[in-house]
Amino acid sequence: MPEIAVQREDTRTLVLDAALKLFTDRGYFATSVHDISRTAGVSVGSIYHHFGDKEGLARALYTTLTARMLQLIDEIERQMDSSHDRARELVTRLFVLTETQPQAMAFMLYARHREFLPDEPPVCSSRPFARIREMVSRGMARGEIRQMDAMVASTCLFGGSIRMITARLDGILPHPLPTYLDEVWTCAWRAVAAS
Amino acid sequence: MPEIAVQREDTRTLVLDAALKLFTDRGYFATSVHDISRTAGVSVGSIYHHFGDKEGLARALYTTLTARMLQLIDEIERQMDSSHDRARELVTRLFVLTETQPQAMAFMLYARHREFLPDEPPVCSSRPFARIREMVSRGMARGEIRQMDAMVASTCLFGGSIRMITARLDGILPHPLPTYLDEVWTCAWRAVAAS
DNA sequence: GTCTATATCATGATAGAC
DNA sequence: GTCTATCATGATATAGAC
Repeated sequence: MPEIAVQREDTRTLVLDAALKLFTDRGYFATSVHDISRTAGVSVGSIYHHFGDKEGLARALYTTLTARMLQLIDEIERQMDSSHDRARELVTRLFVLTETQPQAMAFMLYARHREFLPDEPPVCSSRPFARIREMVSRGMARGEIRQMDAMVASTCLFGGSIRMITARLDGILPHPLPTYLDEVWTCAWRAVAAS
Repeated sequence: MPEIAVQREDTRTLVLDAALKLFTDRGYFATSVHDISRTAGVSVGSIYHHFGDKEGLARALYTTLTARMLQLIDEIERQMDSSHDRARELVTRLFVLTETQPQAMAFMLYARHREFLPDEPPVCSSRPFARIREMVSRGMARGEIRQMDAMVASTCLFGGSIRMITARLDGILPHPLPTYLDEVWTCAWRAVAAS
């Protein structure tokens, strides 16, 4: 049963993949539904049938990728115990993800969702980011991280890494992100560590 | 030579102010030239006369704000000596600027210029950011900052502050940025300090 | 230099056959 | 569910009077 449908991939994912590629390459507004239709090899009518309108397509993409990110955080919290190890693992995984799936990362934390998803909250207050702040708060309660405003702590702990990711996505970093992992993490942890 | 034109503000600045406001509020693509015309109280024809096309208007905005940022850095470098003092002063000034001129800050480091200014390099490789990296490199040469990749150092030193600024622009920080200055700066400097 | 009116065109979205 | 053909809207940009 698994290998039977090789002839044609599922229409929805075909469209979502094309949309992700075009939205991140050219931007949401510079991409027409006809462009997506051509790239995906799916008719305009089918796209509207599945997603309602262009914004619905963007929303589907957003929720899909957000869910994937939450899943990643869950996995890390199951595997690691201390805030230190969890945070380091998260940065590691994000760096790898940026290299293997740059469009997904770009859409998650670089796209201006406010402009085309007006009802969606800003990324930083989305659920994955809330989960990350909780992780940091527990670290303060456990004495691993210095006492300070929770928002400040999580921003300072991950700010450098996130900027490295956007720099890489912009093409201004010569080497793959994992190359810089040790140096970046040393800085990040020094910023907030209790000791 | 200088016509005392106090009666009516210069058309160019009238248009640039309106464009900045609308671009940052609604986004570049959601803003039509007619919107700008209405908000500025200047006809569409005049706008095209002065800026050529919509993209030319965005470019004028971009270069104006970039120049202002360079001027700020110059001023700081004249006033302060050590990398520590310069970096701290820069963060201080950026925090204040975010409160007093949020649109200008949003346009500088939050807008996706790539989408509407395809020929412009990404913000992080623009001249202000290059100047900041030089500042950090000198700090390493002087022994104030630990030896590491220059890009990593400047990203980790300013990454947290920049994320705080974008968080504030997104409206998810309850207090004005200067409230958080001491905590943020302590983290930032610990991240890269030599001692 | 500034204005109004208009030309041109691409886009989001729909209709309706299969 | 998928497709082609088409509509309606609103955008950028221009023409030409003042």
